[in-house]
Amino acid sequence: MGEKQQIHMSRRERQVMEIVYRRKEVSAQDVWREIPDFPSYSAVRSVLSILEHKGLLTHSVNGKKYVYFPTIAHETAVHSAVKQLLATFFDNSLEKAVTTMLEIHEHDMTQDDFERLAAVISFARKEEEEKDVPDDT
Amino acid sequence: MGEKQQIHMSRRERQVMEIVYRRKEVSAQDVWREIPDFPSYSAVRSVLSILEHKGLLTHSVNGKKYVYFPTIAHETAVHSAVKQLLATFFDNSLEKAVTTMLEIHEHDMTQDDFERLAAVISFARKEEEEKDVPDDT
DNA sequence: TAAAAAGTGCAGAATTTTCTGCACTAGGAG
DNA sequence: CTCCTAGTGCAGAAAATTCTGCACTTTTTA
Repeated sequence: MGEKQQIHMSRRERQVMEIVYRRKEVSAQDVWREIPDFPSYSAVRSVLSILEHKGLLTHSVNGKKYVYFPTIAHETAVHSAVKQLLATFFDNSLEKAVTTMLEIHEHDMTQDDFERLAAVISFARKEEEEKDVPDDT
Repeated sequence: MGEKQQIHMSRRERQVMEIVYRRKEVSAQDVWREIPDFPSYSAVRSVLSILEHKGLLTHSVNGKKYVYFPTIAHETAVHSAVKQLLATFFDNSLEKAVTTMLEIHEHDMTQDDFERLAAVISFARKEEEEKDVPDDT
C-alpha cells in the first residue's frame, strides 16, 4: 500500500524535468534555450504537453506564455532519486554513498565546508538520540 | 578534452545496467528473473546484445552460457551518477545532498552509523588539510 | 485597423526502442 | 544415432517516443 511505483520517463521527458527541477519553473523558451540539441521549438512544446498530460507538470498563464512547474513536490522527486541511487550503487548504505561522494568532491571542499558537514551529521545524530530516549515532560 | 559525454540509455537498457552494477555480472537468466515485467527471455537477450553492441557490456562464455559484465568501470558509472544527481537536485552542493540524504535515512541509522559517518568526514578533512599544507620532508 | 510577432493545439510522419519467433548449435540421455 | 534441453543469432514486426508543420489565437506595433 502507498508503494510509489517508479514513474517511467523517456529521455526527452527526463531532460526537461531536470531543467524544471533545477529552475523551479520554465517556459518552452527556457527549455529550448537550455537543451541545444532539441531540434525545434515545436518539439519542446510537444514534450511539455506530454509531461502535463502525464501529470508531472502543470502550467499557469503568464501574459501570453505558459509557465510550467512540477506537480510532484521537488522533495518527493529528490527522495525517489536518492533512494534509486543508493539502491543501485551503494547497497542502500548511506555511509558508502557519503564516502564515495566525499572522494569525488574532496578537492573542492574548504575546511569550512567540512565543518558544516560535520555539524549536519552531529545535528541529525542528536535528533535521533532524543527520539530514542524521550524524556517525560 | 576528455569531457565524457553522457551516454544515453533507454529505459530497458538502464534497467539492465542497474542489475549488472548491483550484481557485478549477469546471465540473461539472472536479468529475466530480476525484472518480472520483461515480456520474454528473448527480449532480455535482445537488450543485452544491444548493450554489448553499444560497448557498455562484454561477455565471456561459461559452459554454454554467456555471462555479461560492464566494460565501464563501476567507479566511473558511480561518479557519473553522483555528479548528475548533485547537479540536478543539489545545486552541486555536497552539503545539501548529504543533509537531504540524512533526512531520508536518519531513522534507520544507529548511533554507530552516525559515528562511522562522522569518522569518514573527519578523515577526508584531514587528508585535504595535509595537501593544503604539505611539509617539506 | 492591418500586419507582424509570439504564442498555442494537435494530427500524424519519422525515428527509436522493444519484443517476437524461428533457425541454428552443443551437450546429454536413452 | 535420435531426441530433448538449454542455449545463441538475428531479421523484422509492434509499440513508444520524438519531431514536424500548419491552423489558429493574442498581443504589439506602425
